[in-house]
Amino acid sequence: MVERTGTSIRARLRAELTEEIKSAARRQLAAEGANLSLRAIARELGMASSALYRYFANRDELLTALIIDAYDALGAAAETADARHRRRGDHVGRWLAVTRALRTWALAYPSEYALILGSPVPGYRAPADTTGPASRTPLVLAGIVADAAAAGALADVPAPPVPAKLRAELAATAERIALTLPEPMLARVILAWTQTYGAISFELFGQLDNLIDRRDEWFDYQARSMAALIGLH
Amino acid sequence: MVERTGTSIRARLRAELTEEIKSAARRQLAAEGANLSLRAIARELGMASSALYRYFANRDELLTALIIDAYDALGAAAETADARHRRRGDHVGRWLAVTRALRTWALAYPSEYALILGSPVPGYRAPADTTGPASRTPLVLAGIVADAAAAGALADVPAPPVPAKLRAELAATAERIALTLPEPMLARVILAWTQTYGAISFELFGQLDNLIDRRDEWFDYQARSMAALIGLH
DNA sequence: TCGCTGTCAAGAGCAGTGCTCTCGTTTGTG
DNA sequence: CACAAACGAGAGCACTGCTCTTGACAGCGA
Repeated sequence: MVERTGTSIRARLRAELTEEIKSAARRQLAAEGANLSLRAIARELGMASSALYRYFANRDELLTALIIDAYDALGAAAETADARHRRRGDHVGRWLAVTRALRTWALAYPSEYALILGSPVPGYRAPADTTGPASRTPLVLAGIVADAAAAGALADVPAPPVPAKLRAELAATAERIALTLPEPMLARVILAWTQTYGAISFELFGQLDNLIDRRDEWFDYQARSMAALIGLH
Repeated sequence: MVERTGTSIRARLRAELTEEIKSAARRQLAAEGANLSLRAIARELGMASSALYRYFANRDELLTALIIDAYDALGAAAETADARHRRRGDHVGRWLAVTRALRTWALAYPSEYALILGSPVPGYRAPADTTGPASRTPLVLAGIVADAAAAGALADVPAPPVPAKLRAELAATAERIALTLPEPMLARVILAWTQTYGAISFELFGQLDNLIDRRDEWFDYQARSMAALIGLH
């Protein structure tokens, strides 16, 4: 399926229709849940269901496209939230701004969040294309901590030791993504990102119902706790 | 649908067949993913698909039964892991034992874990019956911390302040479940449980692929970090 | 300008799904 | 023993993803 990106009329129409299909799919995803129906999408666009297969080989391929888009959107939300924060030395503020933006995005697009960070869609295996966009969000968080480390603005928080071999693995990962961050720091960032993900998922998937109503304050409390655990101040 | 639990032959056969249907459903869930097919279950049991509806009114009802069972199994795993730990005063050890047991259960029954703690199944709304079994697991964790607090074995860890109104809400929750734990402590337990959930989900849903291979050590590091954050020592 | 080629939408059709209704049969009980 | 409740099987409806075939159209070289 070699896609000639010529500016021919045909290519442009094709790109536009592809985009329309995806947005119809997103709409249906939000309305009906994760098992989207190709026939319903086709119906909404006023075309035959078989015509859809000219644009996406099967349902999985459509899902993959949506997943990649969602990862990119989430990553973009994180990046702009960080970039918009003026006082670059206020690392806690940046951490709060980014994690809040992640939560806001998730609450605005719950079905797409569930698509990328919920349980895998039945019978669907994620292709390798998704690993790139997926790392965008944690990279923003790691970047904030790297900035703080470079500025010598990380408090010395006591933490459990990181086993040597795990440490080596983390070092290799840091090098692979060109991140200058001591391994114990990287470990804490991943841990904090894991907690943030858990907090958003808990809220989104209803685990907080009948437990905590003041969601905004609760999220902020957690984000501040994680910032403190990392050593931001 | 009043269920007379008489010990008649019919009632016993009904209970047995109900159990067989559930275990067939579990098997299919593990093999095929979350969208289980009633017809396939019926085929496996050698009965007509319509006969299944004598036992479960619809697919959702079967799913609900599986979800309740899974919550109970996860809660039981947590409780036995805690009960088996001899040195009751070793609160860190108990915390580690319980969280490890949760992870082990999740790795052993990934599809059932996804059922209860992953993204909600499309078009399925959780009935109220699930809230009881769902709270079993976090209650075990809270119990450990309550024991530590009662024994005066909680270190004074600096933590962000909990806003007054949120604090009141937490106090109400603690009272409702008859838990004697100061609100800041309860907040940290929920936060740690959230992190644990995130850690297990990350590993299970493939977010750790190409990032961390030494899964056991990584999980232990996180569990110890959360124990330290709570103040267990 | 003509004709060829690749692209496209549409329709029919296959195998599968959840679910309902009906029809005999079996079973427990008054 | 008789009757009502419970039960299994089958047909059928509306729906799904997906494939194959058919006919129409656009863009290009000769």
